[in-house]
Order: sequence, then C-alpha cells, then structure tokens
Amino acid sequence: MSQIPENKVLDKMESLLNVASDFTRLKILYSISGEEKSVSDIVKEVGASQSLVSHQIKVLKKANLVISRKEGTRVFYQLADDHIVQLLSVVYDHVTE
Amino acid sequence: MSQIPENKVLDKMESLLNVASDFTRLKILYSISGEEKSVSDIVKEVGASQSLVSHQIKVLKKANLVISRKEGTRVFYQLADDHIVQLLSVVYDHVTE
DNA sequence: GACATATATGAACGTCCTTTCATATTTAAC
DNA sequence: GTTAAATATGAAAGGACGTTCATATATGTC
Repeated sequence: MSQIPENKVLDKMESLLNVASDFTRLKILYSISGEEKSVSDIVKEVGASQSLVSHQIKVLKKANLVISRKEGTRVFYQLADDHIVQLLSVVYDHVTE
Repeated sequence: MSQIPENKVLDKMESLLNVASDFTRLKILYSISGEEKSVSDIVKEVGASQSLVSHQIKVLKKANLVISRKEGTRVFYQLADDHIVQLLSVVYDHVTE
C-alpha cells in the first residue's frame, strides 16, 4: 500500500464499492451467495418489491458481480465469482467485531 | 455466508462501503495508509482543494476510519486500524486482476 | 389466440451527496 | 493586537441514485 493507485484503478474501485454499498443489493448478494436463486425466490427472501429487485439485479449484472441462467420463464442468478464473498466477509468482520 | 445478516449489520456494512466508495476519500485513505500526514500534505498528494479534503476527512473521521493528532496549527491524520487496508486490498485485487 | 406467470423496463419523484465558494476558527510569530 | 498559515465549516448548486408505479416483454398452458 502507501502508494495511491492510478486514477483508472481508483475509478474501478469506486464503482465496485458503490455497487456494493446498497442495502437491497447487499441482501441480494447474500441471498445468492450459497446457491443460485430465481428472481421470485430472491424477492421472497429479500423482502423487497419485484421491480426493485429486478432493477438492482441489473445493476449487479452490469458490474459483473452476478451471472444469469434462463430456464423457462424463470431466470436464475448466482455470484460471478468468489471475490465478492471475500469483500463481504472483510466488511462483515469489520462491522461485527 | 449464504445467510443474510440482520438489518442492523447490513446497515453498518452499507455505511462502511458507502464511505469507502468515493474517489477523493479513497485517495485520502491511500495517502495516509503508509504514515500519518497533515492536511496540507494530503491536499498536495491527493490533488484536491483544501476544502474538499477537509470535508471528506470529516466523513472518514465520523465513520471512525481515521484518527487525528494536533500539532500546532497542523492536524495529522492516520488510519484508525488495519481493517481498511484489508478492505482496500481486496477491492484492489478484484479490479486489477 | 387467450390467459397466467415470471421478469424486465421506463418514467417520475424525492433525497442524498459531491464539490465549490466564501468565510470562520485556531495557532504561531512579530 | 495584527498578520499569516493551517484547518474547519456553512450554504448552495448540480447531479446521481433508490424506490415506486405502471406497463411491457417473454414463456408456458389451455
């Protein structure tokens, strides 16, 4: 550390942190962290409106944090990789110590 | 993981991520990650206005991410602990891989 | 084709936040 | 006490963002 990364990197860091820093999106990420879930499953588990969940999933997808799989009328989402789990873990530990 | 934390924890996580998700504040955190620095030093290194740096330091301080020490007319800031370094590392790795 | 279910989308509203500008406060030096 | 340097603060502007509501699209079933 101790050296400030270049703006390009900082911009990406800012974006990632920004996407993660939302109550609803955090819930969605946790919801699908164990196994893939359909949108309606996520809606039930998160307790937000279908519209809101759909909007926020779009944000997560644009940031490449989740990937999707279509099956009939349903769409299943899961985490794109394990980096997000690490990120959430570090943040979780920080606030619960 | 796989279980959604309670709202209280999620709120704190959201707050921490929010504070971290700003270009100027990221620069400030990196600036003082190696050693404590005065505000004017930070201003030079970060390349933002004195007012903006001061405002953002206030945000960081309110979130308990930095601590301060006064010496004459100058105020020196340093990271409150190493959790932030971990957080920045995880995010950095994610965006630079 | 008509209907139901699952998901996505667009517009609109209110609110929060970053940044700038001007100014206040504090401390030291003379 | 006046001046200068360092830092903090308040107001204001502008844009970004989360949420809701209404509606569209897509797939499956009859």
